[in-house]
Amino acid sequence: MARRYVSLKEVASRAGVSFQTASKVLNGGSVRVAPDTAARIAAAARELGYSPNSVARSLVRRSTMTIGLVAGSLHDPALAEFVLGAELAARQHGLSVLVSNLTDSAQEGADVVEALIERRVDGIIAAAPQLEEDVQVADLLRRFVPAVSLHHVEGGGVPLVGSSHREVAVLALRHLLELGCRRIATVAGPTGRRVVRSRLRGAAEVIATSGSEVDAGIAEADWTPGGAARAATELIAREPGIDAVFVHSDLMAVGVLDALHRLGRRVPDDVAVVSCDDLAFAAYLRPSLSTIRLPFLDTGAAAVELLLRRVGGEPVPADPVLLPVELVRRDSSARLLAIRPSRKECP
Amino acid sequence: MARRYVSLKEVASRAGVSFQTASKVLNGGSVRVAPDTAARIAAAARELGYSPNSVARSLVRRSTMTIGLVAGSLHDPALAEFVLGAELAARQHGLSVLVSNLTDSAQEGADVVEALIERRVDGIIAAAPQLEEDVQVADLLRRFVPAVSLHHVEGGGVPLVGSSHREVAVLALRHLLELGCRRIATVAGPTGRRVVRSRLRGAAEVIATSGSEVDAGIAEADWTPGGAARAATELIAREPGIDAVFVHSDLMAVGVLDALHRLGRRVPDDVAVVSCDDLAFAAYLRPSLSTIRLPFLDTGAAAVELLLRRVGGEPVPADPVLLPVELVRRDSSARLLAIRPSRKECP
DNA sequence: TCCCGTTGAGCGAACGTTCGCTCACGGGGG
DNA sequence: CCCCCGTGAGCGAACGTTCGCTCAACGGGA
Repeated sequence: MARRYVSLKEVASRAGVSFQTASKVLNGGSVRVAPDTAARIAAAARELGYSPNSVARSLVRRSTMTIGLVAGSLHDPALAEFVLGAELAARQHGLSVLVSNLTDSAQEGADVVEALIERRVDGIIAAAPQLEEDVQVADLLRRFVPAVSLHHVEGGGVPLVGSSHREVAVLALRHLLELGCRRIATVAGPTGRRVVRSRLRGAAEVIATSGSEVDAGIAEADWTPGGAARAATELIAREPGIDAVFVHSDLMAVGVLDALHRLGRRVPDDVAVVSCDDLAFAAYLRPSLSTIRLPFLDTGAAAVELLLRRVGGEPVPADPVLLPVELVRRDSSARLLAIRPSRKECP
Repeated sequence: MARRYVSLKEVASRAGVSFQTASKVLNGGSVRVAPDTAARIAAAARELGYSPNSVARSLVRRSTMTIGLVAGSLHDPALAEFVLGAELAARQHGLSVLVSNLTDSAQEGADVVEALIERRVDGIIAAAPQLEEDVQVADLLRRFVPAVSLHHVEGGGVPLVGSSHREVAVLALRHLLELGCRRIATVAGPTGRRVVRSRLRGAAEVIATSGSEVDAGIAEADWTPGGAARAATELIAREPGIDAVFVHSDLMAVGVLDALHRLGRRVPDDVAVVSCDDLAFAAYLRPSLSTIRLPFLDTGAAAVELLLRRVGGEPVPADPVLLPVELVRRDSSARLLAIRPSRKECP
């Protein structure tokens, strides 16, 4: 193993031609070369186990056919799905994907992006909310390499792709209001994030149409089930009359459902729950989870397409590319009566 | 944007030195160079926004400082976690990671691995069960590039890393037997996979010690909650007296819990459930899920360490590198009495 | 005064490609 | 019979580095 790679020169000398001629036939170009010469070269390549060196090719072509994907952590299933979508789409175009996960340290973002730039990726997809305010990263993305982003980029100049966070919240809140909910609380992601703030703003807009007493408070959590369970517990303690919870992710919703159960609240009879994402397990929770479906796979593919257009020199679209979201109604918000039934105890 | 990159030559000419001298100071080597010359070069580099071209460096150094990671789909949260662990560990060593997801088509595996080889990755980590029987891929991994694998590689020669599938099953089954379960069924992953077969074998061994009537059947599923729910339903139909289910993943367990509930079985009172993985949400399901914890993050890091040793020329260890697994007891297997209580109905 | 060692910097070659240009060789049309 | 053009293949340069060797200058010890 770790055998030396054979080069074009060696293939060529075995076939009795110059290495440039070998290059012509092996790179697949339909150039002028005699059929039998081509066959001889192909045979030599096969016999020697020739594998083209795309490092050398990248050097002269000034294109690595590689894109960089800097992601907030793959720990988040939604983001993992996005990465999957992007990678599959990239491969369709013959591109490889260099993936970097961000943890939390401040300098990390710029370091990671710089590493990608040194590797001369053809473009970068940023999918890491923690980079929202990073001016250093924003500057790198603007100056050195074509890029697209899932999140706000400080100072602009980088095309955005994704779904409308505001709309996600609007769909959820409207649904809860139509159900007759009148005390709606929110278990949000970290409120420092724009995604989260956009959702909160969207929700507030809808609530404003129904009177402010509908807002039963917001608790911040860290996208984990455990954090969300604590947040929900805190909300109920603050405001026992809550009749609905809007949760910012399916994973957190698992924790919320658990907390509500522990506190003796039945879902959906006492409290309706709607969350965001529509992960695979959402339909199989008990009760099955109403949620706003976000098209992560498609978003990944769309990011790649947009990036490719950007690489091709198209101008930055002024508006973000938005993909549709959709309410999926399930049992956690299946309120049969607008009037809340009396609570029944189950041993 | 898409501005031309500045080369060492340009930096050097601005600093009034040869480009090789500029190389010496910019690559960080502690070579003999006068302090003020070094400062001049560094200043020129900064002013021009020099970014070293690691493509050219890779060409001459014959090392890309990049590893390839071919993963079954990131759709699987466990695998995503593994990729995360591997990427973080790789970055610690200054390596970037090229990630490829496999879907299903037969030729894809070899194509993807060949693409990585053409990119001259320094090593490959294979984490895709669908590659288990792929002799073409096995051959590439043996012949061209240092590799480690999470799964069996046809013909050997590639070091393995992971946890003992057998032990996972043994821990789960022993636990269920100690609980007093006497009709134990299994919702397995695709039985074509060695992982799955090893688990089934481990389970069978344990069951064999307690009499064969303990085995209440196996149903195959596709790692999804939905598939698992169908499998569980089928198992109960075949064998209504089941008092325990061993599920091959947490995600599938969500589906199994749902199916059991629909069929009027209480967990754990009527049926105990133990699964595998210990994903973040397992502790927050209702009932909380007993599961065998697999150290995905650590496995990712271990794979990178092993690969690096392999790249460094160390011989293939004869035995797989095994990471410990652990039973996490939670409510889904919290049987209070060895004697099953009579079933109580809950409206 | 001579010689040698050290310090600082330049130089050439190599890494494995791609790409455009040149060139030799025939054959066919005027 | 000559010329021109098409075909097939070679050649040189370039991509941006790294690395080892050479070389000039200088200074100090014998």
